Amino acid sequence: MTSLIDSFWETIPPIWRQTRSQIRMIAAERFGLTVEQFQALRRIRKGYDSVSALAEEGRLSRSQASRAVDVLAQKKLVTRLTDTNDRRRVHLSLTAKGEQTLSAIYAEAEAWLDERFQRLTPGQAQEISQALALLRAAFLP
Amino acid sequence: MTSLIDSFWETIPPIWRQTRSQIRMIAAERFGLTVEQFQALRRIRKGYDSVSALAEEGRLSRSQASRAVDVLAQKKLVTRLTDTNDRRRVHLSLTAKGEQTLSAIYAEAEAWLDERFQRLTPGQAQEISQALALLRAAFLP
DNA sequence: CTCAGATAGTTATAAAATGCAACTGTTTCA
DNA sequence: TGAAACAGTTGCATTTTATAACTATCTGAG
Repeated sequence: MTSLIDSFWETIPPIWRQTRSQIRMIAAERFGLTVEQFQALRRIRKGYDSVSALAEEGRLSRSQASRAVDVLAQKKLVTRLTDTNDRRRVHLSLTAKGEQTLSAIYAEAEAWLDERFQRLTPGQAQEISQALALLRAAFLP
Repeated sequence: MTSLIDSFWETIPPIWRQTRSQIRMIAAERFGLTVEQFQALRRIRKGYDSVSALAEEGRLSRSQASRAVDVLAQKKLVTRLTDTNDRRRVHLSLTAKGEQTLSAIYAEAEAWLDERFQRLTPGQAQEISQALALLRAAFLP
């Protein structure tokens, strides 16, 4: 009998690696972004709207985050807006182009995922979906 | 109704990130290895026994792989053995210390995983295990 | 008030990692 | 034979990264 731990090791790392590599390809080849830039966009959309928040969430130094935002701003994907109440703070947000780019990358990644999931019956998809909910409960307390 | 794709996005990246970060902590703080070195050890044990094989599998340049092996050899975790038939080739293998280190890291990582899985009933664990098998089938054809 | 200390973000610079190309030693095969 | 191919290593220029200093701003105890 295979333990859950073994299943976990055999499954999660390889499928995530495959997915991540796919995202990397899409982001790089079709949109000219590194994965790091893609991650930064994701996080900004998710609500991490300052350089510090970005740094902390992404486990990078503030100087690194500052420069990353710089590149994204140059690419017109992100805007910096100084807070009027606390003029030290800079609020980050996606431009329309940033939103579009992020959505397009997600759409392509999801099309790729969908291809894989086509191989499953609806019942199997349902089973997996439920199992993933259990997994989340175990990991994200 | 939540689609499988949504479940996937909500589950796989965060739990893998958490797990990976845990491995990073264990490898770094308790064994003085970077994740990259840990990955290299894993791959060598898995059978990628030359610098080129290591480079290709790990998606790094050969010079990078060569230098990584150098560090591992200095740490006495890996041995290089020149092939007697083709003296260009260098066969890589783990030393006893390398095996022990790798096993110890795995053991700690699995203890950590086990803690998370304690939150599940045996039935739930079984369900997840089956669902992961389906997922593998969809991704790794 | 006010000024010492804290905070957000940026920039300078020194150290480390990376990729490319050159190089060594070895094998292959025309 | 010897030219080309190959495995691996090393040198070097470029890029990335981390640390710390720096600017600008805010806060709050006295």
